[in-house]
Amino acid sequence: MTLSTRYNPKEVEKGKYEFWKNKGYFKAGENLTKTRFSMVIPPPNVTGKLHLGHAANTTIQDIIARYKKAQGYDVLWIPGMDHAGIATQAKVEAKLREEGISRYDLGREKFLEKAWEWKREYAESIHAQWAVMGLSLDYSRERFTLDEGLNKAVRKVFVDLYNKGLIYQGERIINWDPVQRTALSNIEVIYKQDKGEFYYFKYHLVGKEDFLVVATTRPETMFGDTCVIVNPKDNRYKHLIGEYCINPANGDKLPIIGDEYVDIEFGTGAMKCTPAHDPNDFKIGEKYGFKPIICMNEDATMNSICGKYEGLDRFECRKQLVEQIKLDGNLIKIEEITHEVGHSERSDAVVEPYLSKQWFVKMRPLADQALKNQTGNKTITFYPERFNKVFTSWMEKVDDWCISRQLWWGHRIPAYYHKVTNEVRVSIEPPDDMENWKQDEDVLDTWFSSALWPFTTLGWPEKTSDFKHYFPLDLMVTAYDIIFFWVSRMIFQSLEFTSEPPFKKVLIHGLIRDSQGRKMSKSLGNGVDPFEVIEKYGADALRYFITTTSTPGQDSRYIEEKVESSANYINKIWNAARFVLGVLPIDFKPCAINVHDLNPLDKFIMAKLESTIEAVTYNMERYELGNASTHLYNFVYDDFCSWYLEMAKVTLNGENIKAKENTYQVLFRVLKAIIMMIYPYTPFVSEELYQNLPEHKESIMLESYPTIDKSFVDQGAIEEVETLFKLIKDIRNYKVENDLAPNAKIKLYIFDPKRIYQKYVPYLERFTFASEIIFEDNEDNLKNHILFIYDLAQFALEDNIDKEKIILKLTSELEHVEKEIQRAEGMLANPNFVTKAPKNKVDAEKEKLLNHQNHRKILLEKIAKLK
RNA sequence: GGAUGUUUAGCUCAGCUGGGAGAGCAUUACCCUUACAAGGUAGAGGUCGGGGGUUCGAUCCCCUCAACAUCCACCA
Repeated sequence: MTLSTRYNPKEVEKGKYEFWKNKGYFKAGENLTKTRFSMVIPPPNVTGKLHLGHAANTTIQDIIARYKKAQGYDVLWIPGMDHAGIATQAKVEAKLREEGISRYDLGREKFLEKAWEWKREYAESIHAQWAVMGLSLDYSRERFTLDEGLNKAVRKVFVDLYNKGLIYQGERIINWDPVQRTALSNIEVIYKQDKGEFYYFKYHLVGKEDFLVVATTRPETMFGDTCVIVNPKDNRYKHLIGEYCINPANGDKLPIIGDEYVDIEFGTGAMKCTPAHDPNDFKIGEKYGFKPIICMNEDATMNSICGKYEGLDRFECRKQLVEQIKLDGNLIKIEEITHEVGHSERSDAVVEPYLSKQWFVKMRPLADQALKNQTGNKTITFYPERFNKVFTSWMEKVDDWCISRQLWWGHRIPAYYHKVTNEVRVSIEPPDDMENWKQDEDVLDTWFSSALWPFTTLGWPEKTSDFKHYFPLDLMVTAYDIIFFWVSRMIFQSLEFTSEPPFKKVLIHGLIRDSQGRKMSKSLGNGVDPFEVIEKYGADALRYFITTTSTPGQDSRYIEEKVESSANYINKIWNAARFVLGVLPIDFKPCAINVHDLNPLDKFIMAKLESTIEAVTYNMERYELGNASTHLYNFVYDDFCSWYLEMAKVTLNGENIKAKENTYQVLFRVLKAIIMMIYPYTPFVSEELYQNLPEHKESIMLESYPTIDKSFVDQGAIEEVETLFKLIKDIRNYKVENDLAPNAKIKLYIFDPKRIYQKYVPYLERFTFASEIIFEDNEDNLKNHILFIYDLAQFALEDNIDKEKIILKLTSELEHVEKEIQRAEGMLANPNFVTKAPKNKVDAEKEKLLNHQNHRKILLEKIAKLK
């Protein structure tokens, strides 16, 4: 197989995924003696196409999975999807609406059939998308949040919590979504700044000629008013406590109550109380024994108590009612205000606080358990750490969780009501005499089943070998926006039901925004389809881009140029590989390298490789994917491509057979290590290159990650080579500064009594275009030349430039050196530094000082000679 | 009102426990040098948001101010 001159992602990516999958490489548990590493995918909703956020989230996991596998772990990564109750039901309903039918026309059974059809269709599409991205998921263990096993687990959890008193049914003010016609939990409500009106109405006092003014933003709820409240300390109103006033909406007589809850400063200081439509009012209503009056239907139209407004939408009612009150002469004024209005996360409908009978999870005991866990020895480690605080502070003040939803698509609540006695029975299986019972119509919040994901995917509540072997999970990777929805709930449910945290570590990543930093959304139309990007640049480039351009926990922007530059980087590696594979002899056999046989250039690149492996591994272990990639990137571009490969060309053109053989070994070894380190990020192209290596295994997925071998580090060789590189750069620079062509011929003198640089003559010829290289043993003979002075040797070019210019250049260099000497001396003279700083820092500083002093001496001598 | 994050080159962002400021894109000059022009070589471009403090030394630690962003809680 020969490689094309350009990296072509389409060709490279073709067929690879099927190959891996069919070979069974994604399957865990093939060798249980290996240390395990387990993860589950955050299940995407079966509502549509995957977006960039999914791509980022899953790529991070895939990188870690592939890295761990290459390191010899038994990696389990379980795929799955979420039924996404409200979201999916909304989509299915929308689709039905296009056909002109509603879910009520179909009925529950038929509707669920449609929903399952939808699920199958989208599951297939999601599978295809995972494949395009190259995710190494173990499909033999795939789960769905609404599958049978999950359903059994959900029922068990519900019943157990109920029996422990941690689930209860209650009549409470909940957030009602009138479009979806379901209750929501508090965190499914999004508060947005909305413009509204503050209406000031006259409430006439009963039996008096006077009135008081009550202000409200929600006149339509006045039909549910039970009283008017004032602060007993408020001198304006305290004499009215115990009196009655008239509700201007319906003429009802309302008692005037005194309660300190009312803020004297706010509004008019007199507040209407609507227990059935406001959580605070509900508490007050309870306190004073007022029966809540519901004035709306489930779709937020006004109900029968509202007289002529019955059947009107709440906002239309508001309009007409205000008009009526105005006609009655009871409107004082309308004030424009901006206030926070709750919207449904899914439908965006304005949420109606609504008194309703729902099921709740009693959170306090569960939250406390979770908080306690974070102080014990099974603490879940958050990456980055600060998200632990986000988690704990939410847990500290969490409200009870409303878990019932008036939907059809979801886990049906295992509660049964006796048709005659109204007895409530909560049980995993329906009562034997089911004909006498009626099951609760509602389903559970999607997140109720998602919360069980880390252990139900492993077969819980059955005592499966997977559960025993892979639980708790080693890592969970998810974005910060679902810490409350998901992470925290997994934690408390797991602690409650398995007595273990669900995972040991949780890696929190940010969101991907558009190039202007805005959140991607349908309404803005600024979403980026990852599969269009892949079409253009390849999955590897997208994977590299999304996982390397940001820092953990931080949002990042989608910048197309960066995807392009990722593809360019891949192309760079591609071509470096092409070169190496092109020069290796046909009969090349990788073999062990003896470090003593290597030339300094080989030693240099091997040492650099070792430190790169070390840095990459260090950062991979901490999930710093960006840092790890930067280290590799620098190594690939600078050390390997710019220097070593170019130098190797000279070696390979030479006559020294042994040196060539060593270089082949080194080239191969470095290339392979590069491929292995980039592999988790860019598996497709890495596999392609790997398959072209001599003596490769069946797949890169069976290959091991490079390990650190310090034996190659030879400080002397590195110094020698770095001086060589510095000279080459200085000469290139000199040519530019003096308007010489890069390939201008030069005559190079070397003052190097030890003849260290003798062996580099062919390299210097190629890199500096030296036509002649002369070893000069009399330093004085160089005094009229342009000098390059290093610690190991001096180099000189013949030049006609005047002495003044040379002196000027040397003097400025001297100044620089003087400064450095001052700095180093200052540091070393400081007892605090010498005694407190780490020894290696002190030693490094001492060495720097010596070098600088030496350098200064040379410069001074040179200047003296020129004068 | 609480909390968190951000502020570094023209743009987008890195910068690991304080020890000489980096990348990509854009930009300038010169190179089609036999792996790569989706490239190479050499540059230019930063009082590291402002002000204090700790330290021999601060982009990094502490205090403070400002701007922006996000989350949480919210008075009808």
